[in-house]
Amino acid sequence: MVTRKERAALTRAALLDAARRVFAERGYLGTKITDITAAAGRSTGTFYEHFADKDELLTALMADLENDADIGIEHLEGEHDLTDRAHLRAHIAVFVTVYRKHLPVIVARLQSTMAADPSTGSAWRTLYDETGSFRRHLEYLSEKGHRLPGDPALLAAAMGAMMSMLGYSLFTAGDHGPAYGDDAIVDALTDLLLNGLAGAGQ
Amino acid sequence: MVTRKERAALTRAALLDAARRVFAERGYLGTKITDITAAAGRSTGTFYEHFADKDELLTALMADLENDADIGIEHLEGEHDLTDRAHLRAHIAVFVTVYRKHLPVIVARLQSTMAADPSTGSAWRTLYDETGSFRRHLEYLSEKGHRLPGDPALLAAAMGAMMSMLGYSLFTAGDHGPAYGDDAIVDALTDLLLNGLAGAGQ
DNA sequence: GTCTATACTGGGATAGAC
DNA sequence: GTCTATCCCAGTATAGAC
Repeated sequence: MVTRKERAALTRAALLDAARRVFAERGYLGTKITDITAAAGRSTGTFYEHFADKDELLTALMADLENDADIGIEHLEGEHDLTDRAHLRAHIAVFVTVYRKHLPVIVARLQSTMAADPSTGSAWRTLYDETGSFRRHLEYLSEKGHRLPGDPALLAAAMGAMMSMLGYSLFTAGDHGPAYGDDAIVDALTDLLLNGLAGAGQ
Repeated sequence: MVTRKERAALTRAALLDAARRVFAERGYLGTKITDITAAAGRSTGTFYEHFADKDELLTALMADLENDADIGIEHLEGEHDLTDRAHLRAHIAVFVTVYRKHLPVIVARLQSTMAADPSTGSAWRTLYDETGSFRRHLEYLSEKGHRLPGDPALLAAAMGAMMSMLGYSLFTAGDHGPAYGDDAIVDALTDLLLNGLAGAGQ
């Protein structure tokens, strides 16, 4: 016995899943509502029974992702030291793992953010919000007396910007780009941020 | 005496200039052809006499920018050392200067790139192309025996990604974001990349 | 709740007069 | 070359039957 409510939940899930698949192919901006419903085997009108618009669907997808990301960095919080290689590497590894797993959603999200009116400053807002973990760690270091190369919020944003944009470029490149393994990427970013260019030769 | 040709050139210039102004306000994606023509004091049809579409106009604007950028890094080419603080800083400074000066065009360009179909890998292509200078310097270091934290192309892309995305976020934030001076930004990025987090305390 | 059919809108692009 | 007027399409969103 399948209730009305259960069928609705099923349809909703089908739409969300279809959206991920279609976003992976065509991205967020290139995807029409009808693309999603077609991929889900549902009709156009049904979409609006579950979401007000494409943006609301994206928000729903983001919820899953944020949950995963929170779980990933949960045990990394606390008074750890970001200048410790293993700890910095773990942070970056979480980022890469989540990026890989939720690629369609992250791609969609970044496209959506970049498509927004620049003068609202939404890009900064998003970047700031998404780099809270880095920022807190850097602030902690700063308070402890460690002399950082700049303001914690600025550095955290710079690190986040690097990872977001590089991840987007690299992971959407597919056959059109280079084939680095995840470990190579994580190691390179870790050592670049930890020791920089000058320190790496030693 | 103003010839037909001169008037046409004037109109073209007016359209380009108007586009910069409107892009600064609403961005590339949020700007309609009619916004540009209205700002230029011309009529809709006239636009198509000079450009096939919005994208072609953007390409024309990019030409100016690339010229400026080339001039900026011209004297930085050659067998210099990117692990030398002054040299790395000069590179980053050029980037910030060009970003500031051509902000509307860079914003437009990044929006346009991000709006493209992700599966074509155009983001990687663009990033790769725009980081040629970094890449060549790193390859030179690598050949000289300096042990880098990763593949030159990957590191160059990472640095470019950081600067592009951070620049976009920071410079479009306006009142909605923090107010770092250009020097603070350049110094922070320089030291972050040169010494990293661990080396900065020394 | 889901379908089909259709109305509506924004915006790109063109035709033809001047 | 530039203008005005208009066409046209893609894509969103709704109305009403089932």
